[in-house]
Amino acid sequence: SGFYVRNAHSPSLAELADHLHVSGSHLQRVFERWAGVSPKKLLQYLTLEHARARLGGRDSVLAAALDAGLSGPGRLHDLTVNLLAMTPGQVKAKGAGTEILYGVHPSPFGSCLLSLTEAGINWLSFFDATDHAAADPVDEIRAQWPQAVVRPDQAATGAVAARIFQGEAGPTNAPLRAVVGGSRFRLKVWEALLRIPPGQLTTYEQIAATVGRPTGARAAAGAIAHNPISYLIPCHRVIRKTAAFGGYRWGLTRKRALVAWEAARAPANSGTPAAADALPPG
DNA sequence: AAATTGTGTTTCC
DNA sequence: GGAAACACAATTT
Repeated sequence: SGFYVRNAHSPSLAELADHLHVSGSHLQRVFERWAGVSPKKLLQYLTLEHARARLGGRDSVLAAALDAGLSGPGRLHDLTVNLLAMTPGQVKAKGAGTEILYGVHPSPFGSCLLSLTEAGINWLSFFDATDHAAADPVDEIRAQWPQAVVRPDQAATGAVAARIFQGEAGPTNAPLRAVVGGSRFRLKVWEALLRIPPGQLTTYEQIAATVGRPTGARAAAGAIAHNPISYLIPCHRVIRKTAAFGGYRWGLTRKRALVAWEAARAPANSGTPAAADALPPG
C-alpha cells in the first residue's frame, strides 16, 4: 500500500502554500527550481512502484555499470570520486600524525559535516541543524581518529562542498579523492557503491553478489552502513530486494529525499523500463 | 504481518 | 576463538 508516502497528514500544495504565506503557483515554481521536478512528480518518486522500476532486473545494474566501466582502458574509475584505501597501518594509527580539517555546510539534504586530510576527503555526514540536543557531529570524527589533530577550516572544506553539492568545477577537473580505511570486504563494497549510476537503485543482495558473496546480503548491508563518506559514496542507492527503502544511517527520510532528488535529475531513460514487468507482482 | 532460520562480517570480550 | 549484533533474505506460521 501507499503508506510510504501518503500518510494521513500529507498536506496539499495549496495548504502548504497557505501556511507559508505564498501563492500556490509561487511555491510550485520555487519547488520545481529546487527539486528539478514538480512536487507531484517528486512524490511519485518515493513510491514502492517507482523504486521497483528503478531497480535492476535480472541482470543487475551493477553488472552493467561494471562492464561499462571496464570497456575503456584506464577508465575503470571514470567516476566522480576516486577511492583511496588507507593501509592497515594507517588505520591502526587512528589518525596519529595526520591533521583533519572540518567544516559544516548547507546541502539540499540538510547540514553536512565534511572533513579532509591532505590525502583527500575522509568524512561526510548529514545532520539536522535544528537538532540541538544531539551530540556534536564532529565527535564522530574524533571518535574514529582519536589520535588526529582535528580542527575547523571552513574555507578548506567549503571549496570541496561547493564542488560536491553545486557541481562547481575544481581547480583541475580531476575526480574528487576520498580516503577510507576498512577491511578488504568493506573497501570492495564501497567501490561497488561508486559504480551505481545516479538515479539507479540496487539491492543489498546485488552488492553482495558483486563482491563475490552471493549470500552475504546482510554482511554487505553492514559494510554499507559503515560508509564514512555518505552521498559521495552513494549508500543511499541501495535498497531492499523487496523495493522497500531499507535503512539509512542519517535517517530514512533523508535517504528517500536523496533517491527522489536523483531520480528527478537522472536522464529520463536511464532506468530499466522492462524491469518492473519482470518482477513478480507485489 | 510476524516469527523463524539462514546468513557473512565486525566487534567485543 | 567464541558470542552477539547487524541499514537483509527466504520460508514459514
